[in-house]
Amino acid sequence: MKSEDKKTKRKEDVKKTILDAAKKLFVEEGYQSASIRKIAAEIGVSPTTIYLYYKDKSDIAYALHQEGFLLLKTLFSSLISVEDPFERLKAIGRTYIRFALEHPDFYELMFMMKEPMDHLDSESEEECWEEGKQVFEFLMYTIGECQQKGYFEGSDLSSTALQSWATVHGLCSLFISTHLQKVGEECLSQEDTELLLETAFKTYVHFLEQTKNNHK
Amino acid sequence: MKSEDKKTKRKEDVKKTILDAAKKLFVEEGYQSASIRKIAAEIGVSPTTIYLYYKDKSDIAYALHQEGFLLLKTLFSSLISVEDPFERLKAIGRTYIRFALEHPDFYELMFMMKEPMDHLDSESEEECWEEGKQVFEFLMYTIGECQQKGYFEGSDLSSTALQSWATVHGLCSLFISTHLQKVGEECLSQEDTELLLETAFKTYVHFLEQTKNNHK
DNA sequence: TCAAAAAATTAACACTGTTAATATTTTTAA
DNA sequence: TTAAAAATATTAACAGTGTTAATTTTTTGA
Repeated sequence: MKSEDKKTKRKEDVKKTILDAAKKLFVEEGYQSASIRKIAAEIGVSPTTIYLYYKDKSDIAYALHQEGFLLLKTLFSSLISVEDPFERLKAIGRTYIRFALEHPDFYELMFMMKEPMDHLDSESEEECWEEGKQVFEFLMYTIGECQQKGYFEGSDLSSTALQSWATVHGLCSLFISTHLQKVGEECLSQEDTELLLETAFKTYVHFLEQTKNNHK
Repeated sequence: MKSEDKKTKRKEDVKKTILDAAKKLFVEEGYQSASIRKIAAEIGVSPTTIYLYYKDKSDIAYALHQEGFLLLKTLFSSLISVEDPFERLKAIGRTYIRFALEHPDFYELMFMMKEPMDHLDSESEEECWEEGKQVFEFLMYTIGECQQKGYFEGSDLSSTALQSWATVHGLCSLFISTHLQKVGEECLSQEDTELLLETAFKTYVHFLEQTKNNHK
């Protein structure tokens, strides 16, 4: 019915309003500090109203997590045009790193925190991690094409994808958790942490290049 | 003076008692859940007493962080006997992974959380990250020896060390944040996450082997 | 023994997520 | 149009958090 649709639409609008307020506070002062009460105050409703639209705080965390993946997928979508698979793989890595550096809060929510993940488990109907799935499958597809060009010989697709994701994620998460800064200061006398990250990534790419079988 | 020593010794004893209680709760139910009040109740003192021995909760977090590094260093110390540097490098990786899987809470505190790191910054006299430094330098030393045997040619020491740390850390942190589980279920139809981690590590080692210049 | 110093406590502040009970507003049907 | 029903929002409260100021208890040294 028409009125039914209108109702659910309005409900969706309120959900969006709440999420926007949550996002604003989240980006400005981090997840922990974006409390239910602050979100409510931001849009001028009582704290309990939030619970009429979101099950709990981790539900909001998951919604933001999804927004983050939407953004990352947008960034990745322009890389489909890169024809050479190894060039595309490098571009995926660079884009991923740029995303982490420009949106550290989102990165934390998407790849470092347990909370939005817990929400997925508790969800009825086993709602799957569609967003993450798509991103990972794009990586796997690209690596598969690289293999056909002679890269990563003798290694299976999933391990290679997992391993390359882990490498770049490792660098990004060490950056965000400030561990990279500390190692830079204490061990490497290098304060420019972004450069450190960049260089380590290049070293990794160099290793990958050496896996190429040139007879193919 | 003797009485002075006794006094500071007793003070240290109480600090240790508090830390042990904190560690117990921390290992049993995680950092967030190990509240000041619970720690105090555990040893039968009032919550405010804790603040006479530790500046704040992040101070306790840092003390536990140090305990974790002590344990990791103990595990690493037995690897000095491994003569072949590449074998030693592999052993370091395996030991690191085993540590992460067996002590996920400590791993989180040591390598994933910002809180203990913040404490280092706020510390007067710029107390340096000695524990982490030692571990990283052991890695660098080993990689340096690998280079002399023809591995990692054309890559500088610090980038290679950083990159290999990031790879293994990436795998461990994705395991702990449950992201690896989700990718295993959704994309790879592989529920055995530890096996997934293991295999990805082996793939990485295989890549490293291919960097060897056999003419040396 | 008694004053000074040290150590521990109680009470309180300002928060947090979350729920039950209540009130208000909107929608539906007579 | 108006009364009942449904949806929506609110207040009050619970049980917890880290942390500090003021106060009391205990220990120490002369």
